[in-house]
Amino acid sequence: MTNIVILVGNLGADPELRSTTGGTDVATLSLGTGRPKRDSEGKTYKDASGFTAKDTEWHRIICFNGLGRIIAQHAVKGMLVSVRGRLHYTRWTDRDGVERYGCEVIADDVQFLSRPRQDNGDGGSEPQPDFDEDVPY
Amino acid sequence: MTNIVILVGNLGADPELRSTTGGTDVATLSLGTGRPKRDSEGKTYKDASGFTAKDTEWHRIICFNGLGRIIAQHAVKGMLVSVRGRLHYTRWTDRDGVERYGCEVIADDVQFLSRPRQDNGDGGSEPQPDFDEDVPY
Amino acid sequence: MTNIVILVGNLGADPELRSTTGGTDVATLSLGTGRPKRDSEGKTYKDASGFTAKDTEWHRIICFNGLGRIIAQHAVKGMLVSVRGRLHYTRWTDRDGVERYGCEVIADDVQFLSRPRQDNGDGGSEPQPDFDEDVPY
Amino acid sequence: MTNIVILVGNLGADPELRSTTGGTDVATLSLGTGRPKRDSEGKTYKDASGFTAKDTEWHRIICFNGLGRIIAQHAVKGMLVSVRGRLHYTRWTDRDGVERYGCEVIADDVQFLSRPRQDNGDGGSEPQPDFDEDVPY
DNA sequence: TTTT
DNA sequence: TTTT
Repeated sequence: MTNIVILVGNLGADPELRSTTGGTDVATLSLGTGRPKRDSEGKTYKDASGFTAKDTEWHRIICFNGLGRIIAQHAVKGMLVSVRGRLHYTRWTDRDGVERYGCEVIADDVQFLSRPRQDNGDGGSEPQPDFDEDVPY
Repeated sequence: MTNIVILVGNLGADPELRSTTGGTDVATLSLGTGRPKRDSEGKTYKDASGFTAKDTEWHRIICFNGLGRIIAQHAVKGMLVSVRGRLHYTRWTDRDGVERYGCEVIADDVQFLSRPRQDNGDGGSEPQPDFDEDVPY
Repeated sequence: MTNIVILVGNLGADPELRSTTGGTDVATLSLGTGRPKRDSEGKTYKDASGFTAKDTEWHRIICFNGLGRIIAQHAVKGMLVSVRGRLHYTRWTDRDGVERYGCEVIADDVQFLSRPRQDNGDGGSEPQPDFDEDVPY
Repeated sequence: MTNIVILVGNLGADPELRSTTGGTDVATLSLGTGRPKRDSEGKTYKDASGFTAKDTEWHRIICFNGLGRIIAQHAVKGMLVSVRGRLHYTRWTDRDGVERYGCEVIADDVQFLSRPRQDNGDGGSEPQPDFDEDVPY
């Protein structure tokens, strides 16, 4: 049955790549989607830095296998990405014996909508035609 | 930024309606979306009752105000419904002082795709043109 | 870039299956999605038969290869189905030399949300566990 | 019934704003969504300018009333935007008496994912906190 | 917890 | 052209 999530937002951190004991590669992304905050009259307003105040939801995105490896290789903190996936709920017992519940988006498709943020000094405003060389989607 | 969830599935229970201290009506739905289970070769298989074995995700759907009241009035356990909404994460401290996290879908639109299941003895195969009388969508 | 269509509706006709000259199987579906009509005050109203009056959009859905063959085999007029796909525009010259434009949804996923309507006399209210035998999704 | 389109892409032109005879403001957008072209082996490849070759679908997006006015005021050619809407089909007779069919996406929500492209000489890499001043979503 |  |  239909279980579809579509998100567009910025990565809050670089991806994390790990392998399961079964040898499956898994990349995890933290993706923030912002919505303007509204006052009691329903109006948006600015925060102290002059930008529209936002409520940001931080989503945990899971990318398996080939998709996970590509994401781990190309995605960086700050990038704008879009994700299509499905909701999945997890349950485990933490080290204190407390039952915990989690929620994640298992990605079926990830698209890069921006270059990586420029933290280095190279300027980097020229086209970079090699960027998506290995990205098969 | 884009944060869209689209679900189609069956309600696992009747809706629950409550009001916040601020007077907002809130209906909660439990909606199950099934996916065929697959064996190690990627094939689907049947369970003991002869139906395709499924992994079901159970989603918590929150409906505010007018939408919540309509849902509370018309939705019943077993119904097939579709939901469009957005992901929202919650955090609270439980009675043992343990920090807890939750995930819910805040509904913007809910559509009924089936009649309620017939638990009474009335047969009920005739058209029921009054059903959506109060449903404004 | 993101190009996603999600539809839930009833089939207006049985599927049509054809093969391209290149040997690709292609099934075409006609899927109707209804929206309540509204009067000048924004209210829904009933048609003569007592049901809420609706504006129906009829979508042309294209299913290739394995998906197309499954659809052609199992889908029937009247079924409730959900479709995930993408928008694709076509252009051709008709027999009068007039340039024509078309729009279709290329399906990536189709799910059956109902049994076929019972046109035969068998009643058919028993579970039919064999139905999705060959349906790999 | 569910009829949802989600698009992320770049505007191929500035928006066009008109008013209907009934006084409704209507903005029209042309939005392109690219998909990598693939060769007969399913591989992506580069075009002459060094970028991945793409098949672009050009969508006609219709924005009514307040949304239309905001779009007309803020959207510009080249911008990256995301759109949520629904599919709508039109039919009319052209000046040669030929029956014509059209397809458009009626927008319910439009989000700007980039600044306008810098065609002027102002540099413009500083944050522009006033940009979304009047944008109510 | 639902449904087929 | 479907369905409720």
